Amino acid sequence: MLGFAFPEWAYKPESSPGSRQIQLWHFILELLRKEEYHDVIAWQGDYGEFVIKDPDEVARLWGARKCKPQMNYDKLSRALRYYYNKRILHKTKGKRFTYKFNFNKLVLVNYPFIDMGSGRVPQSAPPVPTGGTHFRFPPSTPSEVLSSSEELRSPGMFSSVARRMARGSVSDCSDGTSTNSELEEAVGAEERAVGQERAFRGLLPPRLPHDSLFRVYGGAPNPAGLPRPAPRVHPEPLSPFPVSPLPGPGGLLDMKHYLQAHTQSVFNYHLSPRAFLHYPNIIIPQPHRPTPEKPAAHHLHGPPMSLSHSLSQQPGGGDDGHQHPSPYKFKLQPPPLGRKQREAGSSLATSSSSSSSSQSSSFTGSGQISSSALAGGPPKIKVEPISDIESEEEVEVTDISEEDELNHNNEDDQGDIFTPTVRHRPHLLNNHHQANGNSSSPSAPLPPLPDDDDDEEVFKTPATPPPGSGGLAFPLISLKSEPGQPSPISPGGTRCIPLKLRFKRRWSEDQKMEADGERDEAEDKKVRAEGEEEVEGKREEAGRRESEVENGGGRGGGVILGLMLPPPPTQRRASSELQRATAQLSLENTGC
DNA sequence: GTCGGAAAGG
DNA sequence: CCTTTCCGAC
Repeated sequence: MLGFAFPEWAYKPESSPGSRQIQLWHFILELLRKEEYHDVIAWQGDYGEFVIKDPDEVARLWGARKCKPQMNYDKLSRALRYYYNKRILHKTKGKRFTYKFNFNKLVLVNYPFIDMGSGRVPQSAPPVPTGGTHFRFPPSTPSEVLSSSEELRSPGMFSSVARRMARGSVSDCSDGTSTNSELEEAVGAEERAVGQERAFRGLLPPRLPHDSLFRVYGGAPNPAGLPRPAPRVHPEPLSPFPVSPLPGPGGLLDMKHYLQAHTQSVFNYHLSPRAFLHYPNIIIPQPHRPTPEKPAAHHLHGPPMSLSHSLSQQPGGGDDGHQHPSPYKFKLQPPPLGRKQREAGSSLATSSSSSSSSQSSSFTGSGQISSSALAGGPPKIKVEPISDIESEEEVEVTDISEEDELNHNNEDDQGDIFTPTVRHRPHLLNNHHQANGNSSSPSAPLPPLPDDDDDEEVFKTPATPPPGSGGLAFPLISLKSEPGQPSPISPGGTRCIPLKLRFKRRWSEDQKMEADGERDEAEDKKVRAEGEEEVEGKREEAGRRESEVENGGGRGGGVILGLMLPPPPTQRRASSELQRATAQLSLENTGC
């Protein structure tokens, strides 16, 4: 069972009998990926950020999908707000009807194939997961890898997801047999393209590589309105990636990336180390970098995974493999649980359960090792009084620590890494998470990082322009690099987090993960809700930060995100299509 | 508008 | 669990 899996909530629809309905975020994603609905909802702003242009319509569509005629934006938005805790979504403050997906966590990793942009991409398309290079794989052939580790076979996952997605398509209320979801079609196409190989193959498309991938992910937004450089369809050359995504070695790289991505994601998600176990081949990261220097330039590896295409369903397995929904599961983020009760005061710790420890050891071990190496250098640690909380942040970041690699893409990664620290700390000082003033960020506005997670900050306005250029999508990168300074420490003093520390923390984290997760959430809630105790408040915030970090931030997320494609131009006329689509929906919905 | 608690439904 | 519904507070 372990392996990685999506959070339960992520796949519930399929797996759980009870909840098989399409989830709202899936639905939103669907709408987002269709041009037809661009008038109603579209990517805009930062990566993963979208705006509901016509709340009533979106609500209507959703209601239709769920056969809830009484649905309205108020209700829908409530549902959306529930995602805040799950970190699936965040509100972009200051912007009406604007929310932002934390693709880092979810989508990318989990649903890489989602194409948000199927045809074109969304403006703020979700990031593609790039593989960070945090992890190294032994040289093996991809196939080997795959075979060797079952876990890898995530195809199942994907497929399932795909299925899910499909299901989610706008259609149906009726029996569930929806029919057509565009997604499915898309998927199918992709598959075909790839060949039938679904699984990894898909991932690493031998020949179609980037295209598909990219295509899938769609691009980045170019809010700026740049002409979209990238073509929606086959960007082949165009890949928006700054670096060429080509997979050199064929699948291998892709695989690598893929794995890496997952791995990272794991980290991000706080997955327990055990998850790593599943990837025997994986060696952990190279944290070796003693110095924090910036990474050499890596390119983003871009397209790492593309899980995009393929994954979808396997034809044969109708279920795609999915029958087993997932052998692997990682736990992404902890769901929010509500817990209000958690006392803040308590230390986080205590984790509720620390199950993973043992296995983690393996992981950890390596991690540590690496860490040591890393650490070797300069560890400057910032010590924070903090506690776990921050630590965790860092931890997550740590993953990323890999620094080197490329994370360029990832905003998160780097961003997270550094950012978090930097950013978050400040936050600690002052803000709370939601309060945010993002918009205003009075004091020091953070550079626009794209974070995924950062909730707050990110939210801020999307300052970041999209990489319209297609280059890096992530400004963060620049950030990172920019600083040039290897270790800019900054305010927090933590910019660079000592690797060691990070690892250490991570380790701890693993053990606590669960607890933490909950904690974070709880804290968050508390904070908000109760919010108020000073001490605790602090704590909570810290916790929150962690969370945030985790989310996106963690490098993982970033990594994952890595590339965004340039957004398509977007807006085109969609009206006709829209109408048509709507009509379809209606029809589909008719069932209700 | 947005937020989130609470209760209820599936 | 994931909303859906209702609703008071900001």
